[in-house]
Amino acid sequence: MGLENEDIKRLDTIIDRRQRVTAGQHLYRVRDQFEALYAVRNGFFKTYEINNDGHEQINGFHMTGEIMGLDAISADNHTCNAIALEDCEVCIIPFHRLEQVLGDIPSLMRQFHRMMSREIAADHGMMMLLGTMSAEEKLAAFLLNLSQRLGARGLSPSVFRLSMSREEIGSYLGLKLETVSRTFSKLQDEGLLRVDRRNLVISDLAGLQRLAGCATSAPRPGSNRT
Amino acid sequence: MGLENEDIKRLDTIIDRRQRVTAGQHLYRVRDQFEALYAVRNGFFKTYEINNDGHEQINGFHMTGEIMGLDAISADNHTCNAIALEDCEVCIIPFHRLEQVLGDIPSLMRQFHRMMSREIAADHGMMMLLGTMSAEEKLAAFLLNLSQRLGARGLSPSVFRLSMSREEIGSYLGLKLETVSRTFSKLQDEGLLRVDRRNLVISDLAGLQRLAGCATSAPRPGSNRT
DNA sequence: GATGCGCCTTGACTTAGATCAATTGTTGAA
DNA sequence: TTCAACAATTGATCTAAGTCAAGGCGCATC
Repeated sequence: MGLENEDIKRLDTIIDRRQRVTAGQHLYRVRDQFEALYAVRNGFFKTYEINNDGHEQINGFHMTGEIMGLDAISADNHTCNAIALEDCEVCIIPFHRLEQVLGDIPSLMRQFHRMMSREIAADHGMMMLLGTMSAEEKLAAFLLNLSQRLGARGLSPSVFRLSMSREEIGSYLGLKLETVSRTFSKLQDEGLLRVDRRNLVISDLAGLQRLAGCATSAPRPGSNRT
Repeated sequence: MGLENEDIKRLDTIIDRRQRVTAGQHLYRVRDQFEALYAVRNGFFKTYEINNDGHEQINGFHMTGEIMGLDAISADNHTCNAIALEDCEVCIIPFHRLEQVLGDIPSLMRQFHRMMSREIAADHGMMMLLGTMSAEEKLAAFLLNLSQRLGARGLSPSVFRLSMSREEIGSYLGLKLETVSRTFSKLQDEGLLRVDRRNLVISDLAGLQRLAGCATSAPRPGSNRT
């Protein structure tokens, strides 16, 4: 990440605790006091909100190496719920201590700001997806995003298991579970992928990318003209 | 903002320049080198992206006191376009200098992190809006958000002029301009507001809030149960 | 190895919002 | 004062996705 060894040691000193979270268990809930950020060490989380109609909106899925809780800094309490979709382990990063350290290590501060900014840019990409894409485009973009993130972690980008239900995918993409299911079938008929329950094989990556309308493989922003 | 006088002076030293932007002019564009954040001093901006289908998605509208450019920190160049909807003036905040100062003034660093976090939380609220709300709910939430932000600046929260076209509102809310127009008419028929071209009068704030499904008046997160 | 329960798929039908098209009102330039 | 350009409204139709409903499949439990 562009940090010196000494800095990394310094950073390690504040990450003193880890926590196991078993599948189905909440890591935090809306209105919980904000005290720490959480770095996923392994496993898979979703974060979601419930609006007053009772509608659930999933804000994101979080895998190894990703940080959760950034949205809670402003209000001093959590604005969404985080629940483990598998057995997980997280690093607890007490936020006030992190801020102290950031003041002493400019390169770390810079990294931290980049991370928050990346989250904002990714959310804008998600707004684009929700606001302008068809069901087929949404699902293609979603799968490509998963694929790319898994690939970046040294896992297969083309054969993997979905950790979430059709309903959860739908909640994330602004679709109903039946539509997600139908769209999976459609993409399969078109020969872009194979799906059996939660086991997925991407057989035509380029085709999916064309569908998602992106050279970049994901609901992340970028690569646009003026 | 909870800063000491000395700190404010220090902050002022890095905000050395201002810039006028006339209506219709871009402040920055996608792919421009990221060098500074911009604080709106007065006027009204929109930021938007164009996806590969040519669809425009407006990410946000920005009024006095709000910061633009936070999404650009991560990639070192801008990921969206910012254009003035009226004649505007902005403060230029060179980012590398800001980071230097943040390291010396913990309270300012804290403020900055809160601001980024608030943006993330607001984007999550927007994702909720785009993913789960009907046209009527979306428009009500949008108008309440504007109303609340204007009110916070000492302007009338119930009588104001829209700076953006129906098409721009639609782009922001994931609707077509005709739908926006029809929905305005509907809300007017229901007696919740009066609208004549871009002049708006909110006549039943509570009714709008009920419609938007929020005690809080905005596409901002919060106030949800587990 | 039967039973029950989630999760998923698929079909038939409905609907909110998109699309296409015509019309009006407003502004500003010739 | 007329004309062009543009923004907004409204109507008529179309369609993607939602809703409702009926199975099917895999998995855990007894």
